[in-house]
Amino acid sequence: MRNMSDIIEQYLKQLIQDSGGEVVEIKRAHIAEKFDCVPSQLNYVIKTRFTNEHGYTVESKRGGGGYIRITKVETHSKSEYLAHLKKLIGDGVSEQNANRIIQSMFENEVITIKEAKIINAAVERETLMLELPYRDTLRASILRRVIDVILYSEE
Amino acid sequence: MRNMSDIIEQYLKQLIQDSGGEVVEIKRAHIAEKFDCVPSQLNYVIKTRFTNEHGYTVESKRGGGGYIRITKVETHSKSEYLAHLKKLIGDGVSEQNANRIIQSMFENEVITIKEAKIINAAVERETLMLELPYRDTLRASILRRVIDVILYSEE
DNA sequence: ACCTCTTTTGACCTTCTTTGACTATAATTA
DNA sequence: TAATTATAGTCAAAGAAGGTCAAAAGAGGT
Repeated sequence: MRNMSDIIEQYLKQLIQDSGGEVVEIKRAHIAEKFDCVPSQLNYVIKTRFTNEHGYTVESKRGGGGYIRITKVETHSKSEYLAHLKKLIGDGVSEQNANRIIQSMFENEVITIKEAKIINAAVERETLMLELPYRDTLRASILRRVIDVILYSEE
Repeated sequence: MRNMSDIIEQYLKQLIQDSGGEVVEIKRAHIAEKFDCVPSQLNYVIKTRFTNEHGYTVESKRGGGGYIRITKVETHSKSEYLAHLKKLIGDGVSEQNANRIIQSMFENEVITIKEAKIINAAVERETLMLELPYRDTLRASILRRVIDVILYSEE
């Protein structure tokens, strides 16, 4: 791991695993102290690595006894999970969010690494050769169709 | 060895060998300093000597903790077959021909049935939502990129 | 010499990370 | 209830990589 954000990301994911794989609750300042960084770095890590697209939900509370709770989205039911992703995609999706979604599907073992690479290639900026906002619309269209196929080829 | 680029090329290949023959991860600025050249020379070396066609895959990340990772990929007889398909595709391809090509890859065991379905979904007429001839152009672009990753993602 | 191809350089660009000042909210205490 | 304390959130600037592109320089061939 090369930078603080990556290290903290791994640490949090480990915490989630250690506590049954579903949820973890932290104190922002405590983690910041442990890794000797400013507290707001935790916000950065969460915003870039624990988004909905990544398959996480984050809740928090300020003030005394405050906390940040990261919950891993349930993927027990593949169909619900994939429907959820389709909703996130909607009518347009950035390359960044598309990457997150594809990565999430891989991590949740809905697709293989090779499938992930194929899908990624199909929705890359350079591949789509279109100007915004059409590019994001097209990317969304492709992703939604691909997710449908993944869904129906599971049974 | 006559020039810097050749020297750096050899050096990187040596690094790959030394680390088990598969992959090497470098810091661009570090190598540039070691060989007393500008950082962008590394990009030149990589672009001219570590391309897909040469059998390498290159990934990189910017920002703090950035890196360039060069991975050696074994390419077998598949490469000619896939290059042939890419040629067939050219700058534009109909849905029908795309289907044939995808089918062919499946029959030749270059892709699985699920991968075939995914690729099909990505290049369907309804997915691409574009008028001819742009649709065929886009389909070709997607297919060519996908074939590239299929070719260079074999471990 | 002249032309072409390759290499070398550097100015400028894009992306990702780190940091900190300022803000918002909840709990506790006076 | 008001003030204080304890948390977390936001945002923008600074910092840290790597990427691009085109001009200049070098090497070979005719």
